[in-house]
Amino acid sequence: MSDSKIRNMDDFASVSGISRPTISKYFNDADSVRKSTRERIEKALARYDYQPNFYAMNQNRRLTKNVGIVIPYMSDPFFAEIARNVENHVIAAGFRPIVLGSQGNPEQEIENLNNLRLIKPAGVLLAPLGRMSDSERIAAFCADVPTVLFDANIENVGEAFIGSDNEQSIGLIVEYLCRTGEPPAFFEMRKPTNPNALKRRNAYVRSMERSGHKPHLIQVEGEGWDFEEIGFREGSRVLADRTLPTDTILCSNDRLAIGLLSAAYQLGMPVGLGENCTLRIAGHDDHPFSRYTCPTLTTVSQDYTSIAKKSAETLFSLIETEQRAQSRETTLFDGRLVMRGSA
Amino acid sequence: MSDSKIRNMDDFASVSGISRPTISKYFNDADSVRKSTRERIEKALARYDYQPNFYAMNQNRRLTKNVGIVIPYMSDPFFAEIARNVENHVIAAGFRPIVLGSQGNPEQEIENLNNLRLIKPAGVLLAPLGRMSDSERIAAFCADVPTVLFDANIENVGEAFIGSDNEQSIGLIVEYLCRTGEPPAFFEMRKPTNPNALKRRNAYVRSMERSGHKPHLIQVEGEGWDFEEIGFREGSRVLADRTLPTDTILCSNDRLAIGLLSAAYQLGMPVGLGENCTLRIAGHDDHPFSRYTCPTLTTVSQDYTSIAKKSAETLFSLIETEQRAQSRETTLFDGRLVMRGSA
DNA sequence: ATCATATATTTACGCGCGTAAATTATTAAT
DNA sequence: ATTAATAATTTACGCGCGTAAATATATGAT
Repeated sequence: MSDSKIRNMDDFASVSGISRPTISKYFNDADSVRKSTRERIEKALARYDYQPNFYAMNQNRRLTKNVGIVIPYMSDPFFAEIARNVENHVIAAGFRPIVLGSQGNPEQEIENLNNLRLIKPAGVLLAPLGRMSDSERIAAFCADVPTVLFDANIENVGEAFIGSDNEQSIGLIVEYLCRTGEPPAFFEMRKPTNPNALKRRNAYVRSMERSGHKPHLIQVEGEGWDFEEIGFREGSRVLADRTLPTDTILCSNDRLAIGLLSAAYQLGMPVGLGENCTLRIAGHDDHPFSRYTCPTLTTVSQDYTSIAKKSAETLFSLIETEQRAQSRETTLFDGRLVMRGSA
Repeated sequence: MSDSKIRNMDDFASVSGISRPTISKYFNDADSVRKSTRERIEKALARYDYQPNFYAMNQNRRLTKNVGIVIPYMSDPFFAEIARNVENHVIAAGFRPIVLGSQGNPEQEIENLNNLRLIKPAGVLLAPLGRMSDSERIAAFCADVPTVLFDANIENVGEAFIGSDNEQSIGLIVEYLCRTGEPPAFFEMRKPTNPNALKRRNAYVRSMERSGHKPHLIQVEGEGWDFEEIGFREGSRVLADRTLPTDTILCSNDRLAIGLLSAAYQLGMPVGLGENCTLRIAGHDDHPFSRYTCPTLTTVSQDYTSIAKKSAETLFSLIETEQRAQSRETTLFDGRLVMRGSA
């Protein structure tokens, strides 16, 4: 076990007795070298745990196996979950995923794309910040790198968009709420920071009108990504006012709902379907946490799995055909009602 | 505005009329060039938005301004928060932070360190997975790169350790609980995955014995990082059994407590300090979410700020002196009791 | 054994940048 | 104006790897 430090591919070529270009070829595609050669390389690999320098690799390469995945917020469990899903597809297809979070910051989002450029990705899966995004620079990026948008759309940017059908999913829960009790008011931020908020607002309004009810928007103040805090603070105020025309509140997303549930609890307003309950609260997204709220949160889950799968597959076919999409396709998946305790 | 694409430093040197080595020097330290030169460069920079290739930069460099930050789990809000704190200090000191999460996976943790190696970091701030960590390979890394451990200790690895005094913080809350009601049982995973769990268990036992009470450990099954789910599932079982010798439960961390609170709620067992409450539940860490549980979670907060600051400063002084620490220092900060509604 | 074919090696250059040494230009002080 | 100090430029090489072309070797079929 002569473990003299292997510092680069040249060193490894020496100890394995094979030329560097062949080693390079092996790492690019293990099956592109003769079987006997491959075995010799792998035997050497087992003794000296050499690994090519990832960044040097990408420096002078035509095609790479790198796929960038960019999400709006790393520590939001909703995005973390969908990113994990996408990542698995990318790995399964033999690509190397690089996941980056934009921390709610449009500049960070552009910086992420610029950083991805440096490793010459074969393609990128981008869940943009949405309205806040610097769509011009994102479009410029998409012109150079095959990019598929998911979760949030930016019109005419990227080769395709895959997301949820907010019209359907909001319609679903509005219909459910109307059918089982009073029609819901819609709780949201006046100037929402998260991507699909405006779509959901409009979907709510239309859905209410369709079933002959008057929409009621509760638009609260607040900025940034601390949605629970906003839901709690503004929710406390709204609930304490007791000026709501309904006992049912549909929140634009689960994180607002979580804050609102906490507010209701502290005001001693029992939430749920029980006899003594004075309030029903519903959310949207099936946030990982919504299983543990008190009461558990009735919500509508996005079809993570399908969105992740379709996004990845769309990108792969773009990469394989090595050409841009003729037309920009939009795919929307249906949400699924998740009935729990809160409504 | 002749925006012919600037592809590299050579191109930028041409359009700015300054030699490439000088440009390189400028990017390395803007004050190292003459003021008039600097202004010419910055004028050109404003017109052509060139930015040096980060990875090529680090390829043949002696010293870099990169500082790696590695945390056990990216999407755990607790770690996300402390990482954000550390990151700010790193930026303020003029370094460039690179944050990586190990996703609870020891191999990923090693891979993160290996990836950091490639960008030749000036130093690394590492919050290790703890017991699960491949401490041998981490030690090997620390031998090459100045590394400061925080949050979780690995004996004799790294130049220093900065964390919380679990003995103190657990003692604090045990004392509080004992003083204000029945002495607590300790709710934890039999084989804990998170770093400080064993320290906390021992601290609990000692603290109970010190105040003359018999410790009672509730050690539940479960693996992985889905603590809320474990807290809920096992908590439901434990609470339904009604075999607890006490009405007070101290959880090893807030995430377990969140699951347990949910279990109690669903079993109709009111938690808190009210007359009709049959249970008190407390946690540890002051998880960002513990403000929104029902009832809000009484816990003990770690001194994020101080830990982040001291960790960063320790690393900076190591980097500046360009030498290893004579002795491995350990700094522990006190926790602070956060009294809320649950206990 | 002979030959065509597949595979490996050699050689040489490129990626985008850091860095060192020698040279030249600029600045500030005399 | 002269000089010494400072800063910029030129030149040249290196980092760790990809890649292409020419050459050499191994393989398998005849």
